[in-house]
Amino acid sequence: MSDAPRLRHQVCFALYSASKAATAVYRPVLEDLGLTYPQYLVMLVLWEQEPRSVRDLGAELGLDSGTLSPLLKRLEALGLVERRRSAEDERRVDVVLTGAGTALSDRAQAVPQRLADAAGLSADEIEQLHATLGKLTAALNNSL
Amino acid sequence: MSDAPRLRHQVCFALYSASKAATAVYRPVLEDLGLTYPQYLVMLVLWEQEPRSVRDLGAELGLDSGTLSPLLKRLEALGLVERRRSAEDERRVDVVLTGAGTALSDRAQAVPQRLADAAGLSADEIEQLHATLGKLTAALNNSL
DNA sequence: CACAATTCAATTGTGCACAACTCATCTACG
DNA sequence: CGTAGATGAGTTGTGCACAATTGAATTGTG
Repeated sequence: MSDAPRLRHQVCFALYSASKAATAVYRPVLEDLGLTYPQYLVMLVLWEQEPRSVRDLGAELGLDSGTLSPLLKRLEALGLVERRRSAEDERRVDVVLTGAGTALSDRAQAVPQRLADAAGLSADEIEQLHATLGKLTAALNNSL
Repeated sequence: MSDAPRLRHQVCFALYSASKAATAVYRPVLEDLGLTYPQYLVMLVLWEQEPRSVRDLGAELGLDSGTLSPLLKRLEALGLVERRRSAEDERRVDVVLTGAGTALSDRAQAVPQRLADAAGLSADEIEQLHATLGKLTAALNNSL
């Protein structure tokens, strides 16, 4: 008779716990900016390049319109972004930063360092972890 | 002038993506059992030892009663667990497995292997990842 | 050109996740 | 003993996350 799988031996649970712990550390840091973690991710993408369609944002972040539509509506209510129908393809909605949205980038500069401080891993470990997670995510997504 | 942090360089985003990818692989596998991933985690804990109070389950999984109460209600509706007020401390609710809940363990045996197949990492990489995630989670939770 | 198939965003419904709160029970201290 | 503080579970409200569906716009094909 085989034993039931043990929770503490499961890498997936370690992944789930680590991800929750990370967003828990982000929470108070991002609260200063008035953002949640997924909202911060969307802003990161827009700070890199805008405008971006809802579809582009979804492809970048792995989120669908069911998640992004209400999230973007909240960012718009915060005055950080605007949404407008694309001229050349009326199916698309382009998301652009407002002045306040662009300006928020400055105050967000310190966020990654705050997280790095809390992580307690060496640069080597971080790099190794990043690489392994990348391989893992690719393999998992590939198996669907 | 410094650049905005890049999404693809952030370990936290890699963590977030990997965790979502893992639950996405779990989803169809667990659907055969009629469970979601968090429900599966609760069942794993109960298969190890029961009864467990709501508080114990929360401590084990890092979840609070706001998450567990409705989740346990759904497991009860599925006929997998029962909840009863503890005799020695009437504040507590003990969660116990039903016959069906215990029996489900057999059908769940294959789940971890299904995930391991999809992960595409060597045993060494898995072990390394598990260790690093453990360190990371501890450090993150410690910083709160 | 016509129209079938596809694409895109939004909506609906379900289920986590967590903060803030309520209420009952228990513990400890004066 | 009696009550102040604590603990445990549940509820409410907000915000993801995703499946399934809708409806509008575009593309591909005959």
